[in-house]
Amino acid sequence: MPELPEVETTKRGIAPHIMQQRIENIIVRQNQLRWPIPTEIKKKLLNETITDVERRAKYLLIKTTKTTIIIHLGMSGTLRILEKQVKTKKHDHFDLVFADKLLRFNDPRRFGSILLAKNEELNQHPLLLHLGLEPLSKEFNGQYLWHCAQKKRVVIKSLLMDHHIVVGIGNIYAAEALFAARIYPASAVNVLTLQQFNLLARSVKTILKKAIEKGGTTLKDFMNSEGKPGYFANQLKVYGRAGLPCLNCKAILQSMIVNQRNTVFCPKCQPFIR
DNA sequence: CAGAATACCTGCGGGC
DNA sequence: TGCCCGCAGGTATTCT
Repeated sequence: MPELPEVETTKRGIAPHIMQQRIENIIVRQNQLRWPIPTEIKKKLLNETITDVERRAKYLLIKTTKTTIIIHLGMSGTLRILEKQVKTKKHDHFDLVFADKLLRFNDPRRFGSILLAKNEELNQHPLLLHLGLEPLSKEFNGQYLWHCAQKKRVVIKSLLMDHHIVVGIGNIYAAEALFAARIYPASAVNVLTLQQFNLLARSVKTILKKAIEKGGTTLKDFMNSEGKPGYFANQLKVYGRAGLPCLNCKAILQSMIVNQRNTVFCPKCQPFIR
């Protein structure tokens, strides 16, 4: 589910409800997520006040005076703001309880994670330390991508999804950005021109921004903090449309496996070049 | 060492 | 109806 726009949507949804709120209780129903929820979480966070809510890559960073909660939604995680009396459902693994609301983490596949870091050590946290650029930052541009490509012998879709290089782009937005930039997903990075990298970087930014405006993409189960879907799915031009006509040229969209993942593209708009 | 494959989970749709 | 298979938006870890 969640790529950068979905995590950003979640962040914007929860922040106003939890900022400056004191944590009155913490409930862990299932601590076997991708990594176990730290056993000391209650000791570290009880009665602390939320001072900040940030996003880095696909990680949500919920800060208190001393400790930051690092949350990753994995493939199927959602965070919702709920009234305290709302009954739990299957896969509701974790609650942060405030004065009159609670923040509830639900994650059927349990690929998500909830971890802690001391504020002063946050930047050194192993999960955050080696992350690449934020795609919406000024530093992320065609020149940067081109520069990264010179050291690599991979295909362009892998480069886009490599979070050591640029963060937040998953299978959906990689496919969409490559279509927008008219680049064949399995192109070796060394055959692409600087001009193509420029267009690709611009496409990434445009698509992510639009997706954030629409509240993210809901294919199956993404929900924002109010339990509502995002509306970018109906703007997807290639993802999930294999066998249907290209919205640009009417050629039949094809799919192939790149990096173990299904990848849809237009054979005419994104021609194979070698 | 870079790049590719694997593993971690549950749920769902399709085929039989 | 029900069982089995394959696949799903992520990414650290293990393999080659």
